[in-house]
Amino acid sequence: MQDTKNAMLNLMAQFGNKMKDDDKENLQQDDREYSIDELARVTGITSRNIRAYQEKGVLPPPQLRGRKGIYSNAHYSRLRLISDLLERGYTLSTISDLLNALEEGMDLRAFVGVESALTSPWTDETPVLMSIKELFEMFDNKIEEESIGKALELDLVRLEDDLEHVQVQSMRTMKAGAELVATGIPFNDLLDIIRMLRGNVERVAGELVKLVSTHVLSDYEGDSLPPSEDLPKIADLIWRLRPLAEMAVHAELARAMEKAANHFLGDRLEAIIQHMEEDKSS
DNA sequence: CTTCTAACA
DNA sequence: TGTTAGGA
Repeated sequence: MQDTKNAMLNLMAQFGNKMKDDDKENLQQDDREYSIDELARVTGITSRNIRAYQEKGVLPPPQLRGRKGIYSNAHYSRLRLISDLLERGYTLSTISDLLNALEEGMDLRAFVGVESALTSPWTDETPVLMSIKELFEMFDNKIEEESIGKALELDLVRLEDDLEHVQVQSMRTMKAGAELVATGIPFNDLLDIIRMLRGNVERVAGELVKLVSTHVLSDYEGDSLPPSEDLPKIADLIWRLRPLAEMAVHAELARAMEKAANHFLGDRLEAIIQHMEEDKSS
């Protein structure tokens, strides 16, 4: 537990330093003004595209001086973010969604939504459509009535309009569940476990987001509120952080499982030994 | 000479 | 996205 936590903090610090370097560059040109041509030159983006981004709404319009557009380093850093995301395969409309979600406040749900909407290299899991009858058969008809509502609440399955079919959000999870049910574990109990798990994972995710935010913000002296122009940076950090979080959760879960298993087996052994001794004395 | 818009490829 | 035309 402690190791992983420290590893996370280290990585977090690395990201923090990287941000500092970026900011140093920016500080040199803190309140610098750019013409569209200068901006195009330093970002490597053609002026044509800079204007195109404005029309698409991903880049704020410049301050107008006469008929001239005056760009700031806020534009500069946003352009860098845009081209960065573009290179990673995001479409302009995805970027637009992400940016808009950010302006409305840093809500984790917004990230998840945008994330799974278009860039789904994350979850190779495509929802599978199956009839309710098939679902029941999959679990050998061992699904309790009350469990259905619970599964819907947990968004494990979504009911189709025809009321005959469901979308299984994660076939993998469902199959794993079916195997456990086949060994005699009540489906309803599994749902309870998933519910508990989800609550904790969301708590951890929230903490991670908070951690990143405070690290980034601490570079900006005042521990007040997020500078809105830096929200894209924060978002990008969180975005990069996700695989790390997944690995950490993975590792922690493995450890916890092993520990629990050992405890369980240990108890069993104790009991068995006691029985043997009782048998001996009797 | 730079910047902007619109339109077409 | 690149290019061009025409105007401020």
